[in-house]
This record gives sequence, C-alpha cells and structure tokens, in this order.
Amino acid sequence: MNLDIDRVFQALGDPTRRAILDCLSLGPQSVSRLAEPLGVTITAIGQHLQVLEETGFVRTDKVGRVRSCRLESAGFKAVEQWATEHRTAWERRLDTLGRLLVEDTD
Amino acid sequence: MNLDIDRVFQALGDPTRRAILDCLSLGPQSVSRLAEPLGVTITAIGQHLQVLEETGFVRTDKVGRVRSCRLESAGFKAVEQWATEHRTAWERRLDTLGRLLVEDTD
DNA sequence: CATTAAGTGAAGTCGTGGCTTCAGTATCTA
DNA sequence: TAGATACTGAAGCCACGACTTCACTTAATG
Repeated sequence: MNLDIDRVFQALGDPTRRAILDCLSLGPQSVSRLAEPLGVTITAIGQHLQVLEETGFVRTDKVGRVRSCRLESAGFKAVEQWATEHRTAWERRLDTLGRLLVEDTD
Repeated sequence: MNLDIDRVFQALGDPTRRAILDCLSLGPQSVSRLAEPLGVTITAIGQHLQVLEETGFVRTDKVGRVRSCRLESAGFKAVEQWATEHRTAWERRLDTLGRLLVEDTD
C-alpha cells in the first residue's frame, strides 16, 4: 500500500487538516467533536477525514452512528521516509557548497 | 525568519516543484536548464522558483542575465522539525491505543 | 549597433480544493 | 414509536493555483 506522496504533502498543506491531527493527538474523537473547535461544518470535517484516511494519517471506525477517528502512522512515516531519502542529496549538495563558500546556516 | 509551514508543505505537494528540487540535488542550474526536462515554460519555472525561495528550499542568484538556482536547507529543516515535534505525540497516541479499547476518553 | 538569449511581469484560462447547504439515512433515546 | 442525534452524498459556489501567451527588459555576442 504505497501512499501518493503528492497527496501526503497536500494533506499537510491545509491548516484545518493539521488542526484535526493536533486534536487527534490528544486522543480519539468523533466527527462532530472535531468540528466544534474548528469552526467548520461536520460535512467539511468529513471531507477532510477522507483525505487524511487516504493519505494514511487517520484511521476511522464507525460504531453505531458515531465515527471514531484516531491517528495512524503510515502518512507520518511517508513524510519521514521522504525526508531521509532526500537528506543525503541535500547534505551532499550543501557540503559541496560548504567547501566553496562560507558556511552560513541561517 | 520563521517559515510558514502551510506553504512549506504546499510547496512539496506539487510534483513539478519536487522535480525541480531533484534536479537541483544534482547541482546548481539556470532557470532555462530546469525548464528543459520538465516540459513547462520558463515562466512557469520562474513562478515555482519564487515559491521554493519563499519556503526556504531554494536560493537563487542572478549573474548577468542568468539566474543560478541551488538548494537551501531551511525548508527541509522546517519539515524535519515538524516531523520531530509530532513524532512524540503520534507515538504516545499509538502506544496508548495499544493498551486500551477505543472508547470515549473524556 | 543589431541580434539573439535569458529571464520578468501582467493578464487570462482552466481545473481543483475547501467550504456550504440541503436532503437523506441510520441510530439512539424518551 | 416519535423525535433527536450523528453522520453521509450530491450539488454548487468561489477562490486560488498551475499554467500559458505576449510584451518587455536586460545582457551577451557577432
């Protein structure tokens, strides 16, 4: 199950979606509980949750009429994998530059 | 110099922009050299480069009529920082779930 | 100096994304 | 069983983003 890295980053590019993740980092929540503090419709949350599920950040589980949402690690791992894969190229590049220039890291 | 994390992730959410970063990981390039393999206009590349500069992924330097582009680390570091900041919350959550049933935790 | 090359700026097109409303469908509760 | 609760699906609105074209500026080159 290979995640689309485009969609993974796009998912994180939305503040409402990151807010959902922050809420869920405190513990599982229902859809309507997520909607309350975020100032958007339940429908909107539902749509965001679909994106977050498809990108491996959230897993949901409907019990009765309530959908319970919790964090999942796949999306997060995809980000970390991208980071580690690119860190080397980055550092090699910046390394090379470091020999030619003064090393000014901010 | 705090980067907007929204824009950082949005920047990475575009395949053309990630392709630009991949090209630059092989070494500095001019705008037109970047445009060649990517099948878009020089203008489009210019617009992407503006985004990548604002999000700390690229630094450019115009010499004569040629703009030379190379990788920068700030954007990359912002991603890694976000990852490390959230890894703990993620792991704690997934940990806790291991011991509990899914239940209302309020 | 004239011509070509490299890039910029402004404007417009087109598709997508985030959001809403509204009309359902289950499910729980009095 | 009636009514409230928790969502879901479809449709539409609107803004923004990726891209183009075209006109332009600036720089290298014969």
